[in-house]
Amino acid sequence: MVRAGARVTPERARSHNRVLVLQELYRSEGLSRADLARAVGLTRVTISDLVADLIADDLVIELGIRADARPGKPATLLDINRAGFAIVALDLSYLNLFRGVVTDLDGTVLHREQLDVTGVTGTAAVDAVAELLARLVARADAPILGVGVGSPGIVDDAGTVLSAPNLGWADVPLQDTLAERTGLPVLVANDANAAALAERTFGGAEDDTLLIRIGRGVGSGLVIGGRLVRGAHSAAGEIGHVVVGTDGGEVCACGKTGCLETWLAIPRLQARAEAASDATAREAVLAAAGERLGISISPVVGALNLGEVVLSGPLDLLDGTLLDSAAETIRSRTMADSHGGPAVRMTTLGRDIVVLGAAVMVLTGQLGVF
Amino acid sequence: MVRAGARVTPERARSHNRVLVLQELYRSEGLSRADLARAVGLTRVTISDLVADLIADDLVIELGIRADARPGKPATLLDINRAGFAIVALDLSYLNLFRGVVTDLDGTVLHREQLDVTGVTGTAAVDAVAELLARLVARADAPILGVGVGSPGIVDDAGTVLSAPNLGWADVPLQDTLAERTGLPVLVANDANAAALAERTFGGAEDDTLLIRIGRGVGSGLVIGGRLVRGAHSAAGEIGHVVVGTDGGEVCACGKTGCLETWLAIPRLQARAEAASDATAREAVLAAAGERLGISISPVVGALNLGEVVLSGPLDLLDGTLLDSAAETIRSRTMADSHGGPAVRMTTLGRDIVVLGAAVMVLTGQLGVF
DNA sequence: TTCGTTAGTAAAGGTTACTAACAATCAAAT
DNA sequence: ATTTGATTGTTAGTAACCTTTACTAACGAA
Repeated sequence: MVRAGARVTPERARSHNRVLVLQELYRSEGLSRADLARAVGLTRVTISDLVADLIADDLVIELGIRADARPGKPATLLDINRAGFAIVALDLSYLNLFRGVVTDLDGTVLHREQLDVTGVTGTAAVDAVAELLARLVARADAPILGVGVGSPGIVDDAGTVLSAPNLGWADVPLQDTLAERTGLPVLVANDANAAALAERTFGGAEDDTLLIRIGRGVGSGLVIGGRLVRGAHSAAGEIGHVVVGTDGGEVCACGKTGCLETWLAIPRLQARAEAASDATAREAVLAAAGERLGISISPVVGALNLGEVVLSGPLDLLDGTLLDSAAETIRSRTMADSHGGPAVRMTTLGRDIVVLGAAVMVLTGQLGVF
Repeated sequence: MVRAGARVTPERARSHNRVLVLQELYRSEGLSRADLARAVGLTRVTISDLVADLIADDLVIELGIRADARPGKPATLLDINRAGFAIVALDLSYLNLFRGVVTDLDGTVLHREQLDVTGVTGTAAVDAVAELLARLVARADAPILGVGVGSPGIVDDAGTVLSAPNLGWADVPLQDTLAERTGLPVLVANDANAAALAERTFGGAEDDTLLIRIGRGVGSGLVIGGRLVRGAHSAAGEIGHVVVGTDGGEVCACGKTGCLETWLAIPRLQARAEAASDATAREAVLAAAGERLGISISPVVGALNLGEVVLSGPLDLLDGTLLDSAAETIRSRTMADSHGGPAVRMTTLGRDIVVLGAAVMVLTGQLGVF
């Protein structure tokens, strides 16, 4: 009920305007001070002053004189110092594997590292994260802006993993631990939530988007009005154990019957697909899974009037029949309004979606960009 | 994709801080300037200055000297001038009836008016709204802060009713029309969305709440992180025509089979309840309806990790069996996590919920309060 | 009475963004 | 070739805002 109503001191106003300048520079490269003034709405004088600050902080660089022939004094083009800082991003959601990357400010992957963590859980798993992180930090060849981590399980605002059964974690203050060990700013969030951020930022998703991650389990991340939804108890997106339909289904590990995971989790889905006698039967398996997904998602699409639903997971199983079936099911079960329902598609970001999302978390948290 | 990144000029900073002061005063009556300084985080000097402005605008009044015996100079208590302004709020969602009220800034209803609109549609219905509004304006005995309207149908950000079949409206710019005719600030939103705002503000709802309105149709309003969700096409909350379950159901006016409305809309529900042979059969009807509601809502509860689900509609049908059945269904179909799922309850605001929500819209839009 | 505390105000100072004015630079018209 | 007009970026001065510092008023407690 308490609203974060922060007072605005002149200093805060300044930093807010600084962020606006960074925002503009981030998304459209090659702007002059005058361009920024027009885009942001501040005067050229003020923009010059802000840009001087940003250049002093090495966050912005001058690219040189604009080439095109226009009347008037030629503009000095600016850009964010995209190569001047590095971001370290980790993805802890793989089976028996931690993956991590170093990116520049554009999310371009510069280095990759991974660490086998078969059988590693609890504090040993935390140590493994720290080790992978240390390796990546060592490989970064620019000052590190921050560290982003996409973790399975339920993660609260403070980056504490409240629950991640596969890693044997409960109330693990991962963000604080890593920040303390590295001395760097660290941000930890749920992997599917991070993926949703990546899709919005790098995948061209709309401002009201649901991203569904299908792997060992089924999770999702939700961006509403351009902002990530965290939920009343930090558990937004946990749709894997919502029961689908009214006609039974398989028994789930959680004890219920007909959970979304029993229909869609990759191990089960793969097993059913492989058990199919022929191609037609295989298609039927996938279509049924897509239909279940559509049934489960339809109320969410309706209630939130989502513009886009994006799937992330193995293409060989998800793309095609399953995706089409899900899209068709959503269309047929929600208001087929003038817009023809939400776009339903696969992510274009592939396996890097979580690390990219973790990078976005750093960009947002440290620079205010996006 | 475009973020509303408004630059912060000193003037804007000032008005933001003004709003913070109003916020504090609004929710905890009987604060001194020094109290405000502590609460808001600005210095006593600045607060005094802001308060002087607000007093000059007649928005804040001095109540007198604080009574309690403490060392030091006694405090001068302040309050929002709650009786100094009136809000006019309309509810267009009744069958054949427009209702409206005049409230003070606390949402206390001072006057009521209503207008029979049986058979009135299209521009005549707009005229009827204007007439009801004029009557209420005439009865207000304080300057009118603004006008809020809760309308059925799909309403966009600009207060244009994109579609309201029962009133024969399509693309009706109700907000602009009323603003032009009255010269007052007018805000129009969907009735269920307004109701959700009322529940959050006056009903003590959490920051992640779903409000479901069951009447002629079924609609909902969604508050996420304390903010109303509008949706990609302004149609958030339209859950009435989402198909429930996988086992058929009645045919709906929309052409689909098994829509939530076919299970829950009051006319149908009442008919089924009255057709019940005895009390047990009646209970079964209500329990089945509640179960359908729960089935439909469960994915939304899971995806958003909602803290609270609130029902608004006729108590005789909804409260009791139906409500309990819905709550139990949600519990059994979602992650029964440590929190035991969301609270499921009836609204405490009764029939005024929509007008109160419309009043909240004015408070928010004009004063920035809430 | 004296001391310490709290509320509110006054004056001065620093930060911020704005307006006005100007130099630099170039295209296009004359 | 020169003038005109447009555009960029900077300098100088101003207004608005919040803060720090210092003050008075008012009160309880020792």
